[in-house]
Amino acid sequence: MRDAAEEAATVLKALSNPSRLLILCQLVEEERTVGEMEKSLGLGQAYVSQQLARLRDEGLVSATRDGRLMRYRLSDPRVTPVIRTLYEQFCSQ
Amino acid sequence: MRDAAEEAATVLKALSNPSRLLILCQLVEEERTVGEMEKSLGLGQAYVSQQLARLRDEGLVSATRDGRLMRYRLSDPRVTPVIRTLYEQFCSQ
DNA sequence: TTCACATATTTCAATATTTGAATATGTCCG
DNA sequence: CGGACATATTCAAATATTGAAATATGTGAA
Repeated sequence: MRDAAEEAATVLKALSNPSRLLILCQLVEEERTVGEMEKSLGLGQAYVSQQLARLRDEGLVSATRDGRLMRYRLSDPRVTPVIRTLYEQFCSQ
Repeated sequence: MRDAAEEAATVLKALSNPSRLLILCQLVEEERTVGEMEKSLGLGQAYVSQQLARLRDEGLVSATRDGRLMRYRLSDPRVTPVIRTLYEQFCSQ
């Protein structure tokens, strides 16, 4: 229980930043390119890439190269339900 | 969407600490006294009280005095589903 | 090879968080 | 009132996070 709390807290910390949260929300829908996320979020390239690096380190997303693009997707099945619940509670008016 | 993300991220930050998360997990079940939480979590009095103060500031819990005891409960209906989802994902082996 | 595009990494100052220790406040009882 | 119990607040040092700026790396096309 204590260990589960440690692990959940680590994941929550990764989610507890507005930009990272929006990135993850997008990825719940489907794979995305770094450039797509930059544009839809209106954030700078370096910053988005930096946040993605952090999410990668935490094991929450993974990426594959596709030509000069990098396609990101969620890689921890535990976070999808969490994001969905957050969406229901904070985004449906 | 941006505002919702800001708000959700603020709540997630409050949840992203193992002690606070365990406190909130307990409160999903039922009201609890500071002393009860101290004992069941094995944490010091000052520390528990400090984390509760933070959760109060964020509006996630509220308390009422009952003699010399303080009874805490969840006060933001949005967090209960989030905690339940976390429990399903991180605590059911 | 060279250029332009797409993405990644490093670095840094400002700011926030974490936790323990000491101390304060509020309440009941005799 | 005075003491014991329950809880709260304050303080501070160590550590972590934030977000911007500069720079580096990988890839395809000419």
